[in-house]
Amino acid sequence: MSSQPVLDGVALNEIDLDRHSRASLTKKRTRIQVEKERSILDAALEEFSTFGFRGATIDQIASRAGMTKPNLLYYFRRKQDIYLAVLRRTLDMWLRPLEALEADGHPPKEILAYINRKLELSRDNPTASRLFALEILQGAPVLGEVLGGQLKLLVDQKAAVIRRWAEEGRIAPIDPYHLIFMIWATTQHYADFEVQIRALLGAAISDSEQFDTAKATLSTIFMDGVLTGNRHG
Amino acid sequence: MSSQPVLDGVALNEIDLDRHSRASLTKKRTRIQVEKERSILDAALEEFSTFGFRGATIDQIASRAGMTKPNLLYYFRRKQDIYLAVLRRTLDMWLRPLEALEADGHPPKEILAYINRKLELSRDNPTASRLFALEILQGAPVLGEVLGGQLKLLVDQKAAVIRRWAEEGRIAPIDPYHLIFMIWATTQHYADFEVQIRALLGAAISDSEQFDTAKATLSTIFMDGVLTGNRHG
DNA sequence: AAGGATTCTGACCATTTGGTCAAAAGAAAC
DNA sequence: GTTTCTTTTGACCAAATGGTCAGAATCCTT
Repeated sequence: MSSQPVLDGVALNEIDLDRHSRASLTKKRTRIQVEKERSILDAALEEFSTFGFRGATIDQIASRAGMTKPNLLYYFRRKQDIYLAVLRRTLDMWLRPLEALEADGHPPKEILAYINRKLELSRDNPTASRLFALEILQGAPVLGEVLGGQLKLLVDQKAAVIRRWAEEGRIAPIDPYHLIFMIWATTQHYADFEVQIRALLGAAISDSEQFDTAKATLSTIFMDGVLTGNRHG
Repeated sequence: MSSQPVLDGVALNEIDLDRHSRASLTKKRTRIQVEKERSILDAALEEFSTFGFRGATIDQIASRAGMTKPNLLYYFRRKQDIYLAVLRRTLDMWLRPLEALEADGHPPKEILAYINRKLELSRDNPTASRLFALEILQGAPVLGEVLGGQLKLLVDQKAAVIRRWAEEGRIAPIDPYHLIFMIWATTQHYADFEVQIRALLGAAISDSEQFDTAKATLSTIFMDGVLTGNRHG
């Protein structure tokens, strides 16, 4: 495999400590600072999610945010800082659906609800999904520590819940981790491979008709599979 | 969305016509040409699948292939040419599993066999999977025409087969396109998000134990879903 | 062994890109 | 309105990168 890192492995928590901008930090953030940082991060999300860390350029991000490169670099000293800030801003949103999986709910309903939350996220924030996809695809140079830390903790916990459901016979006896992978894969696919889906379907997941069909298909397969039979009726 | 193309939209078929190398083309290809081109494309697959088109550098590809940059450029004049050649070399392999789906087979068995072929491909050629994933994620600047052409033809045809199965009641009544998407998503996930899977599982899909568990989970879900019940037994 | 074709290389060039800086322009406080 | 702090900009730099080229080295045929 490749050894050359795209970006030095910097933990997400380190950002706060680092003074990553030239804008004053001692006092409270200015109105202008808040506005500009937001529009920079919006622009950066678009660029990074399309071209990846290396492929995106500061010039393009600045241009998309309607400012000049040195002006942007007044708010974020280095390209890495922008990338880290974007990832950080998006991470919580990304983990929330799994966090909401309730151990004491009705197992099939909980799983279905989780699938739907993820599918909605793919529809409403496809760029965020692509940002993470690109980061992971390229070996997670930045998120690497998060994967083995924060994410693993959460997934281990929820996998234990699902495993118990299976042991109690409330769902089929399947591996909880691979079930979670399947849910991630199928839902995020609609965001990450949007171009392909649009080419084959003539419409993306943002189209409400396609969204409904996707939702129905996922429900059927995850609940009943493709086999015919009258299990419940 | 973004308008800036990573690479000019060049159809895959155009490559053959273009003289894309300085090496002689009039006569038959030399032993050295065959060998070097192969090792260049091997190296290029690694680099492109890790860093994407923009992120990969000719220097790195050359270095990985054990030659100097000008030497590499003797075989492929431009970076694009290498990228196109790699995509082309990998495309057929990628489409074959779906092509092998037989209309007159036993529907559930055909679907299962297709899933297994795709899963094996993810295990045996993860870099190829990542190459396509990166290309699609970035808007398919090169494969764009293939998606709406060759791939769409194939998928439309196989979707029709699956639709008939559903209409005849031989599988559950589900949308064939979304079923195909689910199969792509779940199987390719193991290649594309290998880093994440390794972080959470401590092992990749190349690990035979994980492969078996993945295969079993996919089989169960795609056939029966998560609901418990004694449909066939 | 000779000679022509093929392959390989170092030196080089132009462009892109991340990043700096001094100073101008603009807000905000008084 | 003046002063002080914040924001913006053009000019600039160094490194990385795609690509060229003339000539040297190597291979292959006879």
